[in-house]
Amino acid sequence: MASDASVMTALRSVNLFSSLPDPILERIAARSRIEKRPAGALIFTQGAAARAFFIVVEGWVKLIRARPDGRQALLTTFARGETFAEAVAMVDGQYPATAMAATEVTLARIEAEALREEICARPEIGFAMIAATAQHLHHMVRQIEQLKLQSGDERVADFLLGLAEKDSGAADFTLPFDKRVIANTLGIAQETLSRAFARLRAFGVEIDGARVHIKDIAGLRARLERRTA
Amino acid sequence: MASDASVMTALRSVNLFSSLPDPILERIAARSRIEKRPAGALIFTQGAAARAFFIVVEGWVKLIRARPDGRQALLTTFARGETFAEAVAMVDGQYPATAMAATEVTLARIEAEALREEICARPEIGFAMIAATAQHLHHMVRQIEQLKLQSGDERVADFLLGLAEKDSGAADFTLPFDKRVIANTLGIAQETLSRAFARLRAFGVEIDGARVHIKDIAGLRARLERRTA
DNA sequence: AGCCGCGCTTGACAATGCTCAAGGCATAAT
DNA sequence: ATTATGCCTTGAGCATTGTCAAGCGCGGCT
Repeated sequence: MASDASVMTALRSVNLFSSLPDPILERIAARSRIEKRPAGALIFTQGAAARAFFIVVEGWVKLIRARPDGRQALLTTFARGETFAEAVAMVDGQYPATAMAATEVTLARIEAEALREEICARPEIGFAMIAATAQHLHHMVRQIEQLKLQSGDERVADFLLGLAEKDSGAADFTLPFDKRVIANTLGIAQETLSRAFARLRAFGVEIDGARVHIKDIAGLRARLERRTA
Repeated sequence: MASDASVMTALRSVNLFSSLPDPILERIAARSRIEKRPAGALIFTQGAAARAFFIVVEGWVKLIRARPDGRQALLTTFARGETFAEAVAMVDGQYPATAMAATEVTLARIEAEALREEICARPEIGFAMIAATAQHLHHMVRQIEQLKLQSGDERVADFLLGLAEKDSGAADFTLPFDKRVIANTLGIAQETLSRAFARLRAFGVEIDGARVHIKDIAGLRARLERRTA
């Protein structure tokens, strides 16, 4: 397969596999393939049989949960280097949500059956899978906590602080996606997000289009923790 | 250890281990122990080093996530036969939340180190772990979906339907815990829960103390799906 | 240039849910 | 019996958020 080399570099860049020796990676790579999808393409749909999982090589993937009445919630997004659906694929379950390309995206698709064989041969791969899943669980736990006890404004501020990647001082960065998508991620209406941004201006957060400037990260974080204390 | 026999029966009653042959269970049992805790006792606390995971043999366990300001959210509850914290224990991480005995509770405590050795010898145990974790993930996904796009009343109705364990007809059952705890589980104030119960009366749901009577399960469920359709 | 179409903002209003406060109804303690 | 305690309900007012609707600004298209 012509894509073997690119699959290898993809696998190596992933936390999940980074600690594994090359021979094993090669065997996994041989049974995986690189796929490219345009923005908006479905990767898998809620309820479908889970026979493979994926690694984001480039771009962003949205995880969406839909209800019969048409409403939908954005559960998370996955960035370059992250795996998704690994746990459910290993147990041959059904995907509990729909995955969609948020941008044009390059994926490595790994057949569960192939990895299962490798795990039997080398159980440490299994630990790596469990570790990745534990991280996903932790992420969901934090999200539930936020939904249950933070106001919209607080979630927006938290979201921005998470993007800042620094602990203090000032920050400048670009919003990774549409404000509509951000609003869905945070579980609020787009209009509410807009107003939250406006209110945050009073706390040293400037938003101009997709550009964000935070004057004092530590100060903003402190303000968050003081709220209702 | 005198508790070996009871550990064995505990392990056998758990989905996670039910498919494993006795010799393996015995080796796991030998390195586990049964613990009994009074209601309200801490099992582990958020941030502590995760070196073991647990099985609920009898009673209920609450998983709580606390914020520095004192507010806290109830993430889930675990019932007899369920495991918890298995993923994070396997990777020697930190418990992401606090576990507390909701009632008097009997637990099997399993040291991660012991199970890790067993997994290396028998990788299928690892698959069982991944399966359990995938279920927990699925549960969180459903919860996030509900928090993001259902109203309080809808979540209350969903909660009751989940307890009914039937698909149609009428149901009679007892609420498993305090209404205060239920409200926390659903992410609403206790007063809101009380009012939600009152409103549900119009849809054939009677609540008298901890006793619940639903006149028409299928009808209630249909009404839920029709909302905003 | 001029005209969409789209993403975003803003305003007004309604609904939802929270907080504070009071009261009812049990069971436990004195 | 009486009081206290805990759990739950109810009411009133308020804050937050969602919904509907209008309008702005910008890039693409003709």
